[in-house]
Amino acid sequence: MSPTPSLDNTLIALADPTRRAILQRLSRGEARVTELARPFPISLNSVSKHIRILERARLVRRRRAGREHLLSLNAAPLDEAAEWIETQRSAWKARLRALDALLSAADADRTIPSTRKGRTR
Amino acid sequence: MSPTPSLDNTLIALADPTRRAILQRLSRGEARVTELARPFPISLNSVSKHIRILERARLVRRRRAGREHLLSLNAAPLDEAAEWIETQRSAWKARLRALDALLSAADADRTIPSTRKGRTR
DNA sequence: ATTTTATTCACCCTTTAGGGTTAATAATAA
DNA sequence: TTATTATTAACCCTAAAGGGTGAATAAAAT
Repeated sequence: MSPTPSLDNTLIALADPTRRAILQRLSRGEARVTELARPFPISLNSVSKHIRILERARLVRRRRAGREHLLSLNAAPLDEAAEWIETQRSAWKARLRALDALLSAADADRTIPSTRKGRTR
Repeated sequence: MSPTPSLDNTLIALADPTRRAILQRLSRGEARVTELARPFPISLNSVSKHIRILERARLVRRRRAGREHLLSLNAAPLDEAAEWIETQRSAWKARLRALDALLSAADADRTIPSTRKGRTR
């Protein structure tokens, strides 16, 4: 029902340190589930569930080779997330610049009122 | 227990469409809780809870003026999130370039084996 | 054919998210 | 003082996340 389910799923997937670590590992190359699980103190099963959440977000793809499931990255959803964040960042910065300008103008008004042309009221 | 609780909280906060909409609204200027709640079909109470999650992530700051609670943005956590994502993006892209190079080399090997100096096996 | 290995499935448990309603608090307005 | 307004607090409910265990499946090795 969300207007942006894919962005939702991407950000949800990124919002967990175990899953971010899995992604970092995969950026160094394809890996099997067991390999991905090894560094973590949690069960293989839990890691398998984390992977499912990454797959739901399409950040991770699965390729079966015999009994091994080889996981790899897919960057597209990350690009979408980056785009949303960058859009916001520039909007926020613009807002802060505008505030700054207002404050400077008010300050100038108080210190050197003669610089203003119109009526001072 | 997470190694990066603040990044966790930031991404969790961003992973909901209502909260992202609230942030977008705030990028156009400070607002009260009721104003923020107006566009949404959910109760004021639910919006209040969303705001708490945004505050936990320090994406939103609260200033009380009488009975009104004025909310504004704080960009720092968003910068942190952007940084993590950008680091990953470049790592992923580097990985893809490396794969590409490998594939091209293998391809060249097959089509014009004479270009390779060493033993061909 | 049997065993070992890789992975998921089907459960259980606890915490949190996201929604709701009704009460409490705090400040302004009448 | 008494309403009215702005907001949170204290609950309830349901679904999902994140953890676990033990069984099932599927492929490989013996």
